[in-house]
Amino acid sequence: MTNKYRTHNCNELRKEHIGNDVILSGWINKKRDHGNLLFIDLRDNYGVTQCIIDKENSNFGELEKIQLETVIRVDGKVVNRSNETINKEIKTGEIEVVIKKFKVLGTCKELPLPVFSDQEYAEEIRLKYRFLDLRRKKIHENIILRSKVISFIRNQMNKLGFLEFQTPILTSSSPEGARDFLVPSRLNPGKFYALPQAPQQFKQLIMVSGFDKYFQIAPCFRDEDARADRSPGEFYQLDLEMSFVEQEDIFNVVEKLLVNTFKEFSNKKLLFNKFPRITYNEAMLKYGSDKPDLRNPLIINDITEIFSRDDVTFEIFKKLVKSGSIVRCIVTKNTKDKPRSFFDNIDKWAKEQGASGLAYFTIEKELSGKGPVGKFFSKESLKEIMRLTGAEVGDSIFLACSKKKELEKITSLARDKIAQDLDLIDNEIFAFCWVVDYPMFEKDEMTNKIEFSHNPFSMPQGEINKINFEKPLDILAYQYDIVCNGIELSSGAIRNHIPELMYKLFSIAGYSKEIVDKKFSGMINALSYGAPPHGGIAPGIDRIVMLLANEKNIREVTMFPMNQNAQDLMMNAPSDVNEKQLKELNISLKSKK
RNA sequence: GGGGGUGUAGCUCAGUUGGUUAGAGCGAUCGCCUGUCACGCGAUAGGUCGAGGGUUCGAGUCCCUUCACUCCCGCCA
Repeated sequence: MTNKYRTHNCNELRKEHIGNDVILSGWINKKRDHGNLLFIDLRDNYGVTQCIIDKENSNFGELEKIQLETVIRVDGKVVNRSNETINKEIKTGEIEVVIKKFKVLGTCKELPLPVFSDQEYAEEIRLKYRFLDLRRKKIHENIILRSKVISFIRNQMNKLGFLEFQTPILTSSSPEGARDFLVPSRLNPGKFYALPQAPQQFKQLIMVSGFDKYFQIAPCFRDEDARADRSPGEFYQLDLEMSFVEQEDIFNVVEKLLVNTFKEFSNKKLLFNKFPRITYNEAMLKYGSDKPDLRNPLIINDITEIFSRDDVTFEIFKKLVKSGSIVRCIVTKNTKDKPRSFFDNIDKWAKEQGASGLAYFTIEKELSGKGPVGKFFSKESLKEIMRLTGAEVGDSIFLACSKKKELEKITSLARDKIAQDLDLIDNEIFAFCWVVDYPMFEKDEMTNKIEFSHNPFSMPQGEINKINFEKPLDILAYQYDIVCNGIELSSGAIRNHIPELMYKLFSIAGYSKEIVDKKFSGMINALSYGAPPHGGIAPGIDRIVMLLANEKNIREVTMFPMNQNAQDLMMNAPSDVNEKQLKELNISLKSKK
């Protein structure tokens, strides 16, 4: 493409263009002023070209004074660079452009943050001047990567026969799940739309409508507090749903899609090409979490039974076990020679996490326990611990004792912490897994109430007429997550498409038929008019790109993110609105600060 | 809502046990320099030390309150 702004982009010129007259446009990335000779690195989206001008040219003085990041057009001639001045760092490094004339296309004030720099800046200033921040190399490349990943995924989905549909952004609030973003309705005073937390019900309705395979790069909105891997406000999912499928069919599609995507966009190795499947219960026991980082080789073991032995004299734990606590441990291989400080630091760290600390001892030759609590264990009991955990002489054992939920939390954190301290995690791999067989219900520890543990629309496992509804906590669901390197990437399920069964499950969680009919009228109604068995999943796009870009923070792969308080510092959102707007919406504010 | 960290020049940071006029690099402005690619050299400007209060002869430094950003917990079917 040639127009009045450019004949080539800033990453295009090579040796074969030497002698050509060219026009380039871009930003002044860097100037090197030798007084009578000036180098200008001209940058655009594609790359950098060195341009040069000397005092002979009447434009020299003017160009010499121009600010960095000014946008200019350069007319010049491509010339050879002598061998010793070739720059191998840039693609255009064998040539340079001798400037004949130039024109300022966009002036630039003094910069609040430098563009040409690898320094890190406070997020506040980066977000306020996001348009400058986005010019910087690393994040510019992240955003381009994001575009390519999305386009690759879309392409794959099309090839697999999925149809892409849009679903409403203004929809209804749902009683389950996260807090909704609400939008007041002008035409229906006092009523509100909600932004969708996910197109969950719509994609099921698409299946009921007979479209068979659907996908969408779907914006999802949840009004929850931010984390490093969770933007406040909005995020994107590859939302997909298929009819006439079993869990296995979904697994096949998504596993292939993710393997292809990760192989296409990263050089890191995949630890498993076939994702291992871990049941929810197994994950909670062995990793203390339903999003285990499988790069970490440490495993948690339950050794509660040891503390009912007479030859174990660890009275504090024994007493707690008697009152219903359990004991779990983490074995570290061959750590007998680690300094005392290694162990004490972990204990100290655990106390900072709010636990009562982590007890530890090392198994010595002759089967004796060394360390603060080692003396409480007899030779026979150590043998039994070794049998239960696979520990060997020279290994150390970290123990914690508590109620189940609390224990899972601290052992999970300890597993990460100890692995980090021992440098056990290989950063150059992706370790995917499926977490399967989620329980349909769980008991709220505070209220003792039975609640849905995940998605109320999931299909319970087993023959429908054989499900024992008397023991709801034993009912498993066709509900599954994909986890990669300890990050939850996707959540999905085979859906319950049978209204009678849905009423039954909702009644267990304390919802009457009337409430279900009211809250989920669209869904329930649709399912009573010939619904196909169906299921789906929704991998998180932002997190996928975050992993591929090797970033720890989701804002590094989001073009215009909000800050932790859900404010857009560049656009000043959220903002006040005027009285007229409020009046139209039938809204009055309680108080104004 | 709770806990941790951070806050000093436009940007990134240093600032000792409380002690004279708060420093450096980058950037800006001015000057010198024809082969740099983080060009080099010299000079100048630029500060309510996040804000408020307190202790003290004296506070960037100690104490209290508060604000902002960030990380974590809660929350996230």
